[in-house]
Amino acid sequence: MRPEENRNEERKIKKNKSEGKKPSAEELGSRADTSKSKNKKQKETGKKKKEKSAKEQEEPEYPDFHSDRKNRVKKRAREEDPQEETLVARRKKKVKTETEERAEKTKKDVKVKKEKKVKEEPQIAAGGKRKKTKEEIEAARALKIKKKEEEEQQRWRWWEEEKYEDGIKWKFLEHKGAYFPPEYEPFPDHVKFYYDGKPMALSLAAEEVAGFFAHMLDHEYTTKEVFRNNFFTDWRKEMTLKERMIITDLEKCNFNEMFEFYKNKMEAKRNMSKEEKQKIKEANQKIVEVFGFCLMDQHQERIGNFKIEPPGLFRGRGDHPKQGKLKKRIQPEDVIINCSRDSKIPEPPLGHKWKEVRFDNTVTWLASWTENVQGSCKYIMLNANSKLKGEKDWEKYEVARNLKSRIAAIREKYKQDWKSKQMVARQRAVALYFIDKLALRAGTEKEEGETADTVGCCSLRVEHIKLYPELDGQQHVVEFDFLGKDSIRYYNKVPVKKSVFKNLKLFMENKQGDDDLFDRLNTSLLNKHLNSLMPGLTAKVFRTFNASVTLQQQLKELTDSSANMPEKILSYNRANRAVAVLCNHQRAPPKTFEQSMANLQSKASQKSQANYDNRKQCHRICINKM
DNA sequence: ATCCCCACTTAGTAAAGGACTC
DNA sequence: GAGTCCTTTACTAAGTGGGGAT
Repeated sequence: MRPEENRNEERKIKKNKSEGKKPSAEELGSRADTSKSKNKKQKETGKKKKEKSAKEQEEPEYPDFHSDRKNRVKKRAREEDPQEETLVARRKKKVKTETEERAEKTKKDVKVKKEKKVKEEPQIAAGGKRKKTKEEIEAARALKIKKKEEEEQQRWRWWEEEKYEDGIKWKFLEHKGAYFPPEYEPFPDHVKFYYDGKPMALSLAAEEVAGFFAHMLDHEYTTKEVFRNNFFTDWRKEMTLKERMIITDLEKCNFNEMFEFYKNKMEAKRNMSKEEKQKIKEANQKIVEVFGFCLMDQHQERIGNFKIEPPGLFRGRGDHPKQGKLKKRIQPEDVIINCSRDSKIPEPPLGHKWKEVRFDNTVTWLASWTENVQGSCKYIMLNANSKLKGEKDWEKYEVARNLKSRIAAIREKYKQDWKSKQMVARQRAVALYFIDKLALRAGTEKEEGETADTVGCCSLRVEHIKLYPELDGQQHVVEFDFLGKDSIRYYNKVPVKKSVFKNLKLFMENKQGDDDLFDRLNTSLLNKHLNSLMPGLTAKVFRTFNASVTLQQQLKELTDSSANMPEKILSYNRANRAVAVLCNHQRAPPKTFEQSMANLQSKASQKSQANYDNRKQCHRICINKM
């Protein structure tokens, strides 16, 4: 919008205000087709019904951040299918019930008691075979602790050293490059691929890619149409002309023998003798010793991911449009090495060359390559215990700590901005309120069609919220329903301030479901504003801050200093769970979940039956004694 | 102002490891 | 000793945010 248009709008608003009218969305500059570039998705979106005005009702200032979601049944969007019933059951089980927690506690108590008993009775423990195992376990545990302590002692105490000048990440860096996955090993001759019922020999390249698919045959991915289509298209590219002429329909492909071969191989691996397993472990250990460490400024640092990602089929999450595409094998010729000029430059694998060797000490990565599916950069970096990661982490929490002293003023400011005459300020203020109150992510814009359709705060669309003037006895309720990072569903019903509610209505006026809710806002604008309020402040800091506050509050609330260790651990886990709820952290239940739960339930019912029988028996004895 | 690239953090999933139980 | 369960680690996809080019 040009400045004079802006002024005109402001005048209009003023005029309306003096006449007692509320500004319309258009007057404030909210039109669906305005400034913000959009990633519109082709989706059926029903027009949202206009909400009726609601009575004034203020929600508590800053309630605990998760209380209204505590008992919410969360679900992942991909679970919205005919199997809903069983999946709901799975989800319910996911959040542990109080009973389970108690069981957990009892179990832990018993465990601690047992351990105590072993310690108190060394003479008994010394004799039998079983006791010896316990001792061995104890010894192993002690060894582990000792090793950790030693590691801790050897640790680079970088925080006691002077910081480097701005932007300089290291002064000396030497490493061994990257570890490349082993070459493709073809299937033995007896393992065949069948096309249209007939065995068909494949070229090496085509066979390798077929193997990737065969490997995943028991995974849900291979049933998804997008995955199958992408795989098939990319697979055909790897085929010889002749193969391509024959193989034209994925439905006619039979990978079962390949799948069985992999399954048997895994099984055989599982059944290996201890010695064989040990051998493999030692071989892996050697690889880690060579490639897993680097020398940085006179300190040995562990590398987080020294292995080049092996080829395979891309496993994008949610409805990723590129799922199933072939992730190609990375060659040394694709890899850029970064190290010190005066270090021993890593050798590329025999007969190969690096793409480039550079000496850039303003970045933290040791090697990088561009991945073919999304065209994004992949890096080899140090692990989380390293100086570089630790320092960054420290800084992150420092910024969050700084926010603590400014949060009151910042909250005050955005509340004032809810009444701003400028649409952009209003949108910014409401978005910030959500980010602060609900720990939403910023919501950076993404290229349409390149990734799954997920959003964060700034990229919320009209279709992602519903307004209820009144719901379940609460007023001004906003219902959020969208897919966030990793296509994890965010579903929440939140009572908001009346002015937020009114603003949302305004933002939604004259818009379609697939229009941006905050059409005047993007993360760049928001972050610029935040930076002006406090140096280093960005949208993501609020998540760190509120997660930390929640953890601290919950720990204080739940922990009793006189409690024993298992009780304290339980409190800690509960506090962490509160943070997980706030941040909408979710994991899919493990594949074995149904069975495990069934086992537990049968055990529980057996136990309660036994208890009942016991009580009956006692009762009888008591009666007899009377 | 917008786009795009780059560097880096965050977080879910799968595999590995290890303790416990029957 | 096998099976199960739980924890830890490895892997890598998916975000955020800065900065330069257009």
